[in-house]
Amino acid sequence: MEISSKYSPAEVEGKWYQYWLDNKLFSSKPDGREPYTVVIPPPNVTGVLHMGHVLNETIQDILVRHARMEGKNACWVPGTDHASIATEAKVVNRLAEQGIKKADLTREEFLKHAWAWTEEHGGIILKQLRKLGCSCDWDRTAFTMDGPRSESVIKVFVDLYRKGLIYRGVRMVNWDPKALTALSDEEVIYKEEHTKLYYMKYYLADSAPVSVADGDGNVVHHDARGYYAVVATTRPETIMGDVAMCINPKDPKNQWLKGRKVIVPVVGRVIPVIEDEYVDIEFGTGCLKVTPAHDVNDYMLGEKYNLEAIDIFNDDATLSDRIATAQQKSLAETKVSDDYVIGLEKYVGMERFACRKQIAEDMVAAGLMEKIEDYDNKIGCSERTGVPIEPKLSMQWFLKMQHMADIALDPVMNDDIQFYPAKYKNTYRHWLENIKDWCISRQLWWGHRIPAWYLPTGGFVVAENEDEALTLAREKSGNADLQLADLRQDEDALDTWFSSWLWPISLFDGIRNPGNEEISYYYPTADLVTGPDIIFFWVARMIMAGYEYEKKMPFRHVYFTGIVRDKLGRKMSKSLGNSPDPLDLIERFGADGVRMGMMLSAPAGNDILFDESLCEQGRNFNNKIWNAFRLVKGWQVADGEQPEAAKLAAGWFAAKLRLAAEELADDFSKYRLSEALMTVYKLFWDEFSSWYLEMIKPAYVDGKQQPIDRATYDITLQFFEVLLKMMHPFMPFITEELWQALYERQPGESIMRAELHMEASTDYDRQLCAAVDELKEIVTSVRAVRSQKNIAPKEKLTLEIVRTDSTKDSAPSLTGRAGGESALKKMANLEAVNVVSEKSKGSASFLIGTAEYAVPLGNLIDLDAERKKLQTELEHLRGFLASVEKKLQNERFVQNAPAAVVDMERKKKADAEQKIASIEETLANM
RNA sequence: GGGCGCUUAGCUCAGCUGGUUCAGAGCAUCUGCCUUACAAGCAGAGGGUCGGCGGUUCGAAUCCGUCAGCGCCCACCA
Repeated sequence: MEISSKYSPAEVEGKWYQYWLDNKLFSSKPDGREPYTVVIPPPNVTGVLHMGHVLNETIQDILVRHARMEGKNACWVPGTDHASIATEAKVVNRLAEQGIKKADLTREEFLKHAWAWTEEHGGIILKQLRKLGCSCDWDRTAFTMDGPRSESVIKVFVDLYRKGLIYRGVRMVNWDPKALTALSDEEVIYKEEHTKLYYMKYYLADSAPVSVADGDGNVVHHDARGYYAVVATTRPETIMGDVAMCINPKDPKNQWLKGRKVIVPVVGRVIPVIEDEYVDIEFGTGCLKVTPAHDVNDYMLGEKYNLEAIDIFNDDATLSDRIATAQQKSLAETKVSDDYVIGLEKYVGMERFACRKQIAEDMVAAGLMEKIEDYDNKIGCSERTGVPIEPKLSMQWFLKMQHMADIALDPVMNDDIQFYPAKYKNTYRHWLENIKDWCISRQLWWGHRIPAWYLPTGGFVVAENEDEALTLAREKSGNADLQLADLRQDEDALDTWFSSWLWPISLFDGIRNPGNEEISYYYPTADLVTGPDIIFFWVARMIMAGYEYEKKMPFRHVYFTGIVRDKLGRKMSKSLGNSPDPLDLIERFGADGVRMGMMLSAPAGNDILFDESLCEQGRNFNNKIWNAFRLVKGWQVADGEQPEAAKLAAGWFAAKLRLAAEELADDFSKYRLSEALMTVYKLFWDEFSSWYLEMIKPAYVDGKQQPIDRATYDITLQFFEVLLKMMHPFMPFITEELWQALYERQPGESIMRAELHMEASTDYDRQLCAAVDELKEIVTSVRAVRSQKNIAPKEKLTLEIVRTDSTKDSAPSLTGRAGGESALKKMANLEAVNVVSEKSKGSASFLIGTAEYAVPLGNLIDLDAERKKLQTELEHLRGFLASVEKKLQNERFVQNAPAAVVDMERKKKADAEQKIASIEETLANM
């Protein structure tokens, strides 16, 4: 049989993925088995696969395949997210390239374009997941804006509205001036920026005298134009919306301002000085300008003191002409010297940052600016468009969150839902305990349209559809003649997350069709795999929806992945160009290699520093498996006795497998997948390939490889099959390829559905493994002797097991076992193993435990070097013995430490003494 | 400004409730090998006073305090 010595994933992967699809091996239907459900975190419908997805989806696939092989009914539901704001932005951009403005289109026309775009680009990412080997039940593929999901969203909106949990109102919201929509608090990210702090002069408007006494703490500013207060701000342009100045009543610096009125520079508006303890005395000068329309805190002050809110911006954050009319109005009311005033007309239509620059310059020129300092500030920016958000008063829809937080907190805190790593419980709790209402309306078209209809006479109704809306509207208005055309549906769409929070329920139609067979069977899902960055956006809200609508957790475990970074620790990004294309990696290393590369360093919660060399390691492992397979399947089989060494090896490896299976199960139960992978990696490479296969490998006689005996061959194939099953969740393709080639298989059979049942390990297994470990140590030591003395591996050596009076009781467990000696001979290439009472002159000796071994070397031995080596070891042992003795002489140790620990120390002492004696004896006889 | 986490071999990380010669793994490095499964390999080897200081204890990588460095999350100081 001619097989290449290199494994070629490309030839294998496509073939088996198609086979899995053809045989419906991913599909799941409710049955009597235990369900194991995973819902995919839906990627953006127009997205393409990046390394973060590779990490996330690989983990899910490992968990799903593992559960499937445990005999569970595994169901992994794929789908995509309509990603309202991101997708709409992409569509707007594309239209712009074609010279089409969104504003020139009707909603219907725009949506047509959006759907066209979605169909064109949608689902690419799902195709890419197949390359990775993801075992999703593709027949279940869903979209957050498909029929069933949309209906579910609307139904939930109506339900929550009727429960009084959804309300509509004017609030200060985060406004994205580029996307032209409101955002939720979670969609705002704060960025550190170097800005300026502007100190502006607010002159007293009245001419009443300023009386301050020396030492009373007042800080008064005065120049040729008169007395003034200084206000520090990062946003001088917002003075156009100033309606008050606020000081802390306890601020000694500003007592003189109490009850006075000041003039807003440039604008010329006369505003009152109000007092509130909110103001930080330490910041700036302790004087705060109050602009209720453009700052959340100012808005609160405005509410409290009943101040007017002057909105100075248009929706795109250019300056509104309202600033000019407001100025004219205030100047008409109060005559203010032209000294302080600049006509605001010149700023109308300016972009906000251009305006800031301009107005600062103008104020400096007009002597209205005290000073300008550098300042580091945190600026809230839109998560999507990146532009600084503008706090803006507007009419929006909100979901009350207190009730939701109440039902979602406990299940996580008491571990009904378990987080891996658990540290995110704190984050979760903190968010829920400080939760604010969720702004769910977006001024977008791409999304679920808010099911509210406005009546011509004012007011609105919320309904699941137009018919219901009309009925309700007629009732509400008392006008039975009202027609649908008289109603106007709300223009806004819902936040994307208002649909994805239903995902684990809506995928099984649990909203529209409560208690149906699927939702009853598959819900709650088992594991959720996602990034901690969406813990609030998605995870927390799914928990809320889960308890609200199913009265149960949506998932039992949440596995938080880290962020994939490059090997320098930088986040992968398009602009840095440090993000490899996953498909390219798959082409070069195979999907199995890439999956392995990803998992080799991906403990839950830790960021992973991705390096291509990890994929290389994965590919090398695949190659190792491939070659082990070539070896085994290349053997001729003959009837005959099983050699003793092979019998020992087989017994040992069977024990090893049982122990490894338990270790694996433990790793999986703790979601320590990279450790599980390392367990099978070492099991296959070290134990199976380097030790087991070498122990059973038939010898060469006269240049011809001898056949292997039937018994060893059969058991080896069985071992191989077990190993393939253990590795399958991590490396689905190569394991399928080899599993199929290992034995005759029936059409449609697959390793995917091959269950792995292992017997429990026994104490005997552990003893056997310990014995073989000792054998391995002897072999390694002999090889080390070869290496040090430059003796070729082919040259046969003799091993002496030294049994002096002092060591005769510590017989190595190995020699008592059948096959031990022949295995030893084979692995270390020995011609004889002799038990001697005194080792040969001129031999290299070593200790394993307290047993002494020697390899006679005749004149090859360098006695000086040997003596030196032993001397060093002796010194080390004496030092060790001294420390143990010191410990044992410490009465407090002997009294306080547990007996087992003290006994252990005594054994250490005895062993050390014996070793020392043995080395001293060797040295004496040299 | 709060809260959380991290610091162990050149790199990435394990080390659970303090005590098995506990200082580990993988990769990388070094040495020798193209030994008929595999040079994408085989065999062997070296490498860390567990971030600093102090404390608790018979005993500390592990517990406590503190300092330094790094990272993340939250927050209405303009």
